[in-house]
Amino acid sequence: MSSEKVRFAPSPTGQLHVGNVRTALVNYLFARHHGGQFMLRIDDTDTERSTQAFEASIRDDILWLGMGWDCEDRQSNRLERYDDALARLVAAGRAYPCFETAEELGLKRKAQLMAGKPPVYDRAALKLTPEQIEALKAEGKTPHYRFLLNHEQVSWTDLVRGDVSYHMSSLSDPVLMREDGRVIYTLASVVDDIDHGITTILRGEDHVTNSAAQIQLFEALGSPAPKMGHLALLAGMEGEGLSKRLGSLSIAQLREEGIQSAAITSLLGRIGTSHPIEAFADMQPLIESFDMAAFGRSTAKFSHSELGQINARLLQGLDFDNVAEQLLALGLAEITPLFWEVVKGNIDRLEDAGMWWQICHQPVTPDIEDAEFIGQAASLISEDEFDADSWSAWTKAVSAQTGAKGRGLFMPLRKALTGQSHGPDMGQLLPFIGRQTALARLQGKTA
RNA sequence: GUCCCGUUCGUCUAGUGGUUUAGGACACCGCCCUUUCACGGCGGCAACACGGGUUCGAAUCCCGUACGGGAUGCCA
Repeated sequence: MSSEKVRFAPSPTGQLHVGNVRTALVNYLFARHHGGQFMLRIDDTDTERSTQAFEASIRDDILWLGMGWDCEDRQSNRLERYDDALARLVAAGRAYPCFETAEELGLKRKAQLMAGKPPVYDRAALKLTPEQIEALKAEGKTPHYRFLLNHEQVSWTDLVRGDVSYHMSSLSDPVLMREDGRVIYTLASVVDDIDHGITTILRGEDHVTNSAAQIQLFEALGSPAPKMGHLALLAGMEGEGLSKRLGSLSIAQLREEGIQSAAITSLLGRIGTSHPIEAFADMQPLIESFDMAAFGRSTAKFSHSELGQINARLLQGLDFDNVAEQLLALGLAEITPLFWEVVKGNIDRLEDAGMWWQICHQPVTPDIEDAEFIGQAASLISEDEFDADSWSAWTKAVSAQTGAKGRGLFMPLRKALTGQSHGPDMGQLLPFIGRQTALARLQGKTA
């Protein structure tokens, strides 16, 4: 049992998406691989955007994906801890009150940008005397607080990126507490990580500047910073940032499309690593093979079609019992265990099973190119209702009479009977179509 | 604008100066298997962003350019 403890800290301001889940999964796999703990932390300090509904859907998705957590907490429960921490920082001279309004700051930033200067906070509030501060407070103004950065080089050995170093002079002193007394993520996250005993922080590359500043925060609060790893972000197939098109990549949506959770974990657990992407029915192989050193430093492209392929692979290996509930949820209650066995090898998504059911039981327009050939075939069809041997006996007869064989024999029949050029084994499918329907389709009728 | 970072087959990557005719996996194509589909087996196609330098020798080191991503919030 190692003492590793990691956390996934979503903010309930939206649905879980592919990028989020990758971060969650890497933390989960890291914890399980090392026999450590995986914590769920709800970062709900942005009360304007956080909702209960989003939190519920996030929990739902994480559980559906099989990432059970060992413990949890939420930032809204820990407000006094953040106040404490801020007071300590103020006392130590590492946090200071500021009275600029958001508008003023925005204007200042714009002016700096126009002058070709980096938009870094000028620390004007640092020059305020205690008397001036008291006077402003007496006027009824309430301050927000900033962390006083040490303008020096911050370096760390990143679990993904190796040696990283950042000079803090190009950063603004981060705001820790809002004017209305609500804490900002920068502080809350560090206080939580300290209190919760987080040993390793694994998050996206978009947090590197945060990390640099937060390392100083950890130290200012008297705790060594945890180990850190910043994963390269995921991009869409065109290389565009994934965050710009989250809608189509939410887990909820993927789930609705009939993607298996194992397909998602298989892809996201291996994408951007040097390990091959394989379809794993459960997480065990992912946990065992997990290795931080396998992660690359460049952005990987997430492919929806690759996810589909993995999903198809996974479906092929599933028994009816594994999918019965899902079929029901898809409104495909009519599908029998036998039918599932017949079609599972030829579907990409679960709902395709329903498509094949329809092909067998609902009118289909036959695809007939050589009417004469199909006519001959129709005349040779058995008098009896179909069974497992009908296809083989029938095609033998057709072959004997017409001389057709192989692809030339089977493809026209497949197309005439199903309207499709690909599909499940015809011998097994035929009994589901039934003699009467088959005959009608061979005569070119939509039946 | 400024600061980080990245760029090897279509995709994910191996590669840390000579062992490389740049390796693997997925995709794709072909063949085999199967009297059809799929699975499986075998094989094939296919890449070091560009330009300078350092060196006997560079995908590997240095500089620059281009392209891409991230950050620059009283969001997380």
